[in-house]
Amino acid sequence: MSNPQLTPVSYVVLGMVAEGATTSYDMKQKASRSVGYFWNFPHSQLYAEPAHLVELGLLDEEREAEGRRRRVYSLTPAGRTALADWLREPTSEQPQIRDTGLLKLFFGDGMSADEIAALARAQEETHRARLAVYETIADSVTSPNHAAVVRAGLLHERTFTEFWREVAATPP
Amino acid sequence: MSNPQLTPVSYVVLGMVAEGATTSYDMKQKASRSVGYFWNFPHSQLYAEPAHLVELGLLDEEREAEGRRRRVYSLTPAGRTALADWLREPTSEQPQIRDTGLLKLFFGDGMSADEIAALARAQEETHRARLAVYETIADSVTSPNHAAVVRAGLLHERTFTEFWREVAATPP
DNA sequence: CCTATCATGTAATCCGTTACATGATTAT
DNA sequence: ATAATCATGTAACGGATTACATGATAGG
Repeated sequence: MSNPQLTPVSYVVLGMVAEGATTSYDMKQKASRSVGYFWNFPHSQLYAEPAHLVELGLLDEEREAEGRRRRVYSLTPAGRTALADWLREPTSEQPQIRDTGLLKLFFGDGMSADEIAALARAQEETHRARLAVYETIADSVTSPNHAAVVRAGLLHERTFTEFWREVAATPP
Repeated sequence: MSNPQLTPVSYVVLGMVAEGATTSYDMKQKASRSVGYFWNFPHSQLYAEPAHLVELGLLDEEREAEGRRRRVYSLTPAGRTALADWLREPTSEQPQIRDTGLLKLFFGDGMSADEIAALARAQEETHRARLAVYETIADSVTSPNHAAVVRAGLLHERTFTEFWREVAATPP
């Protein structure tokens, strides 16, 4: 039974806690080098969302007695079940690309060939940079599932680097 | 000079009006067969956002005297300028993939090989279906810019169809 | 003429972002 | 010691989604 109150970020939190993250800052660090590359969000959500999940009984919260008095989270049995159910349940939402560059190209009738080429070069550079990041982290990834997602990222960035290169070479 | 109050959807509206859409329903129809494939949003935004743009002086609104009394929108000079400025201004935001399937794969340590294969087959099917859509509309597209974006969509869907096919064949 | 669906919106809610704020730790 | 930055939040706002609602048009 999936809970309609849970958003993708809810499951990102549950997933990271399941992987061993215990504090919000911990999740922030972990996300910034992994899942954050393809599903980005501000760090404030990593403080707000665990509180929500505690309310729902999916996380336990303990407070450090000393020092920073951090909130330390752990999965409850219900939380573990919610994560497992979500993983197995078929996904209905269509994958979305949110790419401002593509949006500009789409509505670019008012641009000259030079301006389109400039846009394309900038986009190519963006994708090339991200590609380099993925190539760097590809080696340090241990989990096979994480590796598979990095591979998806590599393929994606290669596809779009090449796409924009072609657009830059021969503006539509 | 870019207006910080304008969101991507604002420019989608401005762009569609520039392309000749005049009413919210018109935009809805147009979007559902084009830009909506890679930047989706509910139709209610196509009723709310034009009102906002009228307030900002970027759209003109006229009301039909008869029948449905639809609101008919057109670009003001300021609106045309805002769109043109946005097109030329370099994009800063990183492109994002929002793909629940990838998220599940990423956190899929709790899944068996069979379950991962099932997820992969479902995702492959989703991408294959979308690929078929793009192949169908590729012919009917007239604008070269729209054609380029459809091509990006084709490349993207081919990449991910193949990716998930491999995952289904050999789960990580 | 009646019904189904098309077309056109409004309202409420909530998620996500932005901005702000401040206590703890580390470096110099 | 002091400054810098790391770490940990909170508050407010607004955009986006969901749900609701109802008037027009077309098909039978």
